[in-house]
Amino acid sequence: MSETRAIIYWLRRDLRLADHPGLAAAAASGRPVVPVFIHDESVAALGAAPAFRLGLGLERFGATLGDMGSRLILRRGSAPAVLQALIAETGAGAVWWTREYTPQAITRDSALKTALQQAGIEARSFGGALLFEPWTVETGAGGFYKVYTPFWRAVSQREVSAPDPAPARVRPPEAWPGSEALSDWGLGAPMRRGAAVVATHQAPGEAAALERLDRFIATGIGQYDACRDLPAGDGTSTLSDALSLGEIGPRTLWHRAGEAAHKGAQGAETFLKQLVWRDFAYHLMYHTPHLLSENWRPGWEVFPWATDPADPGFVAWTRGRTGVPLVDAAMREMYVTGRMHNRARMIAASYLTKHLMVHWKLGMDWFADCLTDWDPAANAMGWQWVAGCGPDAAPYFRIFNPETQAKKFDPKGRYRNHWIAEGQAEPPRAALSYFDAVPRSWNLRPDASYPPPIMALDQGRRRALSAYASAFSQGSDGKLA
DNA sequence: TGGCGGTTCCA
DNA sequence: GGAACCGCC
Repeated sequence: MSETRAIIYWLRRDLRLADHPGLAAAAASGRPVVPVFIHDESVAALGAAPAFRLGLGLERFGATLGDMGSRLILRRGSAPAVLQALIAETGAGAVWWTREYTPQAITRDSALKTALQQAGIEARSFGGALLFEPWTVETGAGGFYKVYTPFWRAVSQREVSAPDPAPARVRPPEAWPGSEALSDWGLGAPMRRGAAVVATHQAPGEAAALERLDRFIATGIGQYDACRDLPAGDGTSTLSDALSLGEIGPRTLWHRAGEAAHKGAQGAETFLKQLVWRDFAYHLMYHTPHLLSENWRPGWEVFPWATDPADPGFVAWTRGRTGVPLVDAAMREMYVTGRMHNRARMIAASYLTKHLMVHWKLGMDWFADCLTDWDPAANAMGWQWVAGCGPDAAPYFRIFNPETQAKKFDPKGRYRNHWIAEGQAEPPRAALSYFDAVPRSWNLRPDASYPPPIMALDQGRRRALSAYASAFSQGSDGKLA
């Protein structure tokens, strides 16, 4: 006798219908499906911007499910307790979900799987969040990759199964269990001032993400090589926030970019490499979870990072008042829009960890609070890469000079002028919006004068280099894994 | 997915 | 005098 009891489909960071193997399987089973999102500890730990963005995503995805006769049930609590209660209320016989790969999620989900199975409930997890499961990519010696280029070579020729189409129907249960109201969760309340800007810059939801992808494939990807490094332009896909919530799946991007590459689109290969960087970050996090919280390379404990959040350099950096225009523009863009251009991220991160010698974890935590596309694996990898203590890291002496970078990538100052009001007779609206978004306690005014550099660039560079030299003078040079 | 200061070599 | 290149940080 085949199973007919309902499936509880636990949604986490996979708020989409298409390219969603677990949901496709649940829909295809013909069994009733109870989609649920749980406001658990992991949601409570989100920073302001990602929480705000999650709220928008949940609203959209709930509406999408509603349009097809289903629902998104919202519950607050620890996942095992919530799921247990839902099983009791609905008589469901299964809990299915898409795998996540943070160490906390793996611990939580494997314990849950055991508990459910002991209770006679089917527990099933699916792929779909990544192109390649982390345990399926191995070096010739049977280890995991620590350098990107070999990782790329190992996976770039692989077959990636075609994305599942969106299910036409997800069978509802006979009776719906109760749901909490999204508005009661208060997601995004701290983003109230910047919120309107974020919402207008980036429409949430799967349909909007697919539209952005269509536009990017049609007109953007051909220019990607030439334009992706210009922070003032729109040369990037702007899909990172959707990707971080799973509003769009990586296989969809892989196949669409692959088709574009096949048609000879310049830049498609570069875009695919960027997409695979995301998988590489998850690969590293899976195999070495300390990537998230500690210097990935041993020996870096001795490096004299500043670790006090009250450090004046760190405070100036967070407030976009370092006196380095490209860095400040980047920090302000992020504070107002929840987004920061990729090249600007590298420059801002390099400036913080090298010129200001502030610990990458402080910078990463600030990003975690400010970025709507927040992704722990990608950010930990990126910050450690910039700081020099990460896998495949830039050698310690690779220090971005914000002025040189500005000459190369913002030659006319468009990006800097777009975000920095001080000193402009008629500042653009975006630059002014920063002063509406920041807390009053920061005491910033657009008509104040722009600050002089808090640290001379050549002095900061030399200080960082000599700190590295003395920290690693004993032979443990921090460059070896 | 660097920057810097040096040298060479040509205008 | 400056682009191009190189070795080192």
